[in-house]
Order: sequence, then structure tokens, then C-alpha cells
Amino acid sequence: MRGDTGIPHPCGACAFYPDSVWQPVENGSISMLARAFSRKELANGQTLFDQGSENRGVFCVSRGLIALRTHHEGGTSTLLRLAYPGEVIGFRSFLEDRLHLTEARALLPSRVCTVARRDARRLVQANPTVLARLASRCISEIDRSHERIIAAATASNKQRLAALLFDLLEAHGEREGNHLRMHLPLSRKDLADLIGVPPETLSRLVGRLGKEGFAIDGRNVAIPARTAAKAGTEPPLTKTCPAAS
Amino acid sequence: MRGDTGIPHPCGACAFYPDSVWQPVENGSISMLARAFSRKELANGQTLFDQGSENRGVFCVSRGLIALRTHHEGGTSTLLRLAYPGEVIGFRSFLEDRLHLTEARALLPSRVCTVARRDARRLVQANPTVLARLASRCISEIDRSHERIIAAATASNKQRLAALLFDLLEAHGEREGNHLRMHLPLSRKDLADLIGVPPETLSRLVGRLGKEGFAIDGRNVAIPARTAAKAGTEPPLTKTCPAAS
DNA sequence: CGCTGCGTTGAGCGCAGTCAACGAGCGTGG
DNA sequence: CCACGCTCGTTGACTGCGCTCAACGCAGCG
Repeated sequence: MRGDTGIPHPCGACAFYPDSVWQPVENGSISMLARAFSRKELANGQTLFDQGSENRGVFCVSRGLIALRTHHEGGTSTLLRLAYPGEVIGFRSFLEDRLHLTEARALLPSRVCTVARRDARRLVQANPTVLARLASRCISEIDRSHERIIAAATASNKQRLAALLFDLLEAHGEREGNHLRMHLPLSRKDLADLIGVPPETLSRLVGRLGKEGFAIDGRNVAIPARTAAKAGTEPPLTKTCPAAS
Repeated sequence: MRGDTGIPHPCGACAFYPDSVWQPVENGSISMLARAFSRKELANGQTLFDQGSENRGVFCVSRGLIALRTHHEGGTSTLLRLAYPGEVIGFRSFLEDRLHLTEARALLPSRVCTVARRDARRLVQANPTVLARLASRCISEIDRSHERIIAAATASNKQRLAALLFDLLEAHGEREGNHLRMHLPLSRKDLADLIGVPPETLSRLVGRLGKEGFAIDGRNVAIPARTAAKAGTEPPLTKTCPAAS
């Protein structure tokens, strides 16, 4: 983590250093990386960049949670991605040298590390391994998107909400007795935007999941530990069991 | 298109040469590229690679139309992408060195150019510009996927089908008088998989679009030219115009 | 001739979108 | 302190869309 020049790698102390896209930056270029590097603390709800704004560099989430959202005409919006610590955001507008198509906003108090655009570009050109790592992050985003397209085409709204809550429980939940419990980092509208339904429908879905093992009260969510990977996935049973679903 | 060694660039005669991911390959490496390069003719319905198979290289569509589809347990499938001439496919499994997550099948008689994996990897390592172009193709795929996620969340099935038919008309249609006409390269099931509905629902959607300016008979589709970018996008009007929608 | 794949049509019904109203929580300002 | 406005979330009523199962027509083919 410390090159021949004695300058430490800016990401060297980070828990995600081994997988950092900047990890391959070599001794001679570390000073440039250090110069272009900056940390930023984001309060809850603060934006890192706005939709339509110019790219300022490559961003890496260090702490907290960032929502990537696109706003459409008509006031609606879609939450395209949740970015957790270790994940890189803003790489599309960086690599293609174009405006941001999404807005990045902190859902929790967060810290984001930035490598400023001009030097980031030089570093990428000087070190193809960095580009390879960025490409790998692109592919992860393709995989995520494909999974979501498939889920939208094959799963019901209730199933998708249940799956989303499981994912969130995995990331934010804590074991408590034989329950998994968490404080939701998302508003109802954010949840609705994530599964692609209006807030009223989401509210009803939450109500229905409440009868299927989920305990949802405001932003507090809990499930019996063994329910994991089961609830919300049952077939409709419309004719054999009128009380179900 | 002809290097100092006298070996012509394998893509040199291709209409998409300027945008080819291999265009940046330099003189010294062109012989390797030529060695790894092969063309393949695909009959209608023939597969280029199967879901779960090993990657054999980087594929570029030269002629025809390729469908990228994933099959799920239960016999259903989702058509994730249509790849037109000039587009690159199979790059995820190539770059990440993993199995194909999708199946590639020709929807029309097609020609596909392949650069075999081992040499393709060497070429990418030797020439970062090639990697940059591959990354650009990744980003295009991210953009396409995001648009589709947004469409699934904001547009009705009918709107999405209308938009899909417009896109297909743009790619395959011919002006005929003041109509746009085409022969659909997709079966009903493929259309259904593309917009994420069962075939029965697609059939009904087709029926409804038939009352809104589309003339759809089997695989023959036509619209009045001025209908473009209009039909299927009207608001429901459920209360003011009972005959609509 | 029967088989199979493809596409359509019908019946039934739950789910979801829309409009609307309401209540809780909260910060502001008089 | 209360009134007010605001956001957020929920609930109700209504309508129609879309999923499911089922049957049928049809073409190609052995």
C-alpha cells in the first residue's frame, strides 16, 4: 500500500482496497491519484450529482447508501440502483464523457470517495488494468439490470417486493432472537419506485405481506428467520384456498 | 485497412469497420487477429451459443438478426436483446471469463464474425483501445437495459408493444405509398417475451392495436406513416370516450 | 390421417391503476 | 400555544387490465 515514492495509496486503508478499481495504479502514478482523490461526507438526502449534470469524476461509495434515480417528465421517477459501500457509481458518464443520466442521492449518512475526472482519465489511459476493472463494474451493472428485467417479466409485484425486502434485510438486518429485523433505509415512495408501482399499490402490497410472515410497521421490518426465501413466493392458490394471497 | 505487413484487417471490408471494436488493432497484431478471425453463417433459428455454454470468443453480428434470450425454470423465457448488424455479443462471458448467461439464436439468416477467445484476450491486453471500445458496448447495454426497466415501470403493456413495433418498423420497414410496412422477424411468443407478457395477452394487445392505426395480419405489419410516434401513447380516456382504448 | 406447434378466442376473476379523502407527524409563523 | 400548511402514508371505491385455464382453428408434416 506504500509505493517506492513513499506516498501511500489513497485507498490503502479502505476495507474495499483489494477490489478497488484504483488498486492497480502503480507507484509512479500514485501521486497523481493522491492529488485527484477526495473524500466527501453526504448527509441524509444530500445529492452527489444531479441528473443532467456534468461528470466530475469516478465515485466510490465508502460508507452509507446511495440511490441512483432517474426522473421522468410528469414528476415520476424510477430508482434504478442502490449503491452500497465498495460500489462505483458515475462510471457511465465518466467513460463516455457525457452528462449524468441519473441522480445520485444519499439514503443514509454516507461517505463517497472521488477521483477527479481529468486525472482519472489519465490514470485509466496509463493503466489498462484500471479500465478492465471498470469494465467489470459495467458488467455487474448489466447483470443486475438483466435480473431486474427478468423479475419484472416473471414475478408478481408482491414477489418482487418480498425479494427486495429480503435483500434489504440481508444488507441492513440484525438477528434478534429468531427474527431478522431492520430499520428500512427507504421511504415508501422509494420502495414503490424500486418495484415500479404507484405508492398506493405499494401500501396494499405491504398490507398483504403483513399477513404472510412479514411484520412491517412504518420503517421497521421483521421476519421470522426461517421465513427467509419462502414468503411471497407461494403460488396464488386462488381456487383451493380462498383465504390465501 | 492494410498494415505494413500487407495483411488486410479482417474487418476492413465490413460496413461497420470504423466502429468495430477491433478497428484499433495495430499492424503488428493484425496477423493474430486474422488468425483468430472466422465468419459463420447462421440459418434461421440456429443458435450461436447456448445458455450455460463456455465462451468461445467475441462475436460481432455482420448480417441478419440475433436474439439474446434467457430460459428460466418452468419453460418460460425472456428475450433480453435483439442484436443487429454491427453489434457485439457475448462480451460479458468473454470479459469475465465465465459461462454464457444467455442463449444467442438467429431470427433471420445471419452472418456472425468471431474472434476466438484466446487470441481475443491477447489482443485486448495488447491494445487497451480495444478494451475501451468493449467497455463502450457494455455501457450501451446498460443504457438499453435501463430504458427497458423504466419502460416496464412507467408504460402500459400496450404502449410498450406499440413502441416495440415502431422500433422494428424503423429497422425492418419499407415505405410503401404513405404506409410503413414490414415482415415481422419475430414470432408471437418472441414478441410476448420481449414485452414480458404471456402469449394470450400479447394476442389481445395486438387486437387492440389493430383498432388504433396498426394493421397487423400474421407477421405483416403496417401503419400509416404519420401514425408513427403517436399510436398507443394516448391516455386511456376511459370516461370521456367509451369506444377508445 | 393424426400429430404437433402456433396463434386466437372465450370465460372468470384477482390484481392493480386512478381519483379522492383522510389522518398522523412535523416545522413554521402568528 | 395553537393554527396552518405540508409531506407522507394509508384507505376506500371503482374500473379495467392482465393472468390462467381451456378450447378451438389452422398449417405443416410424417
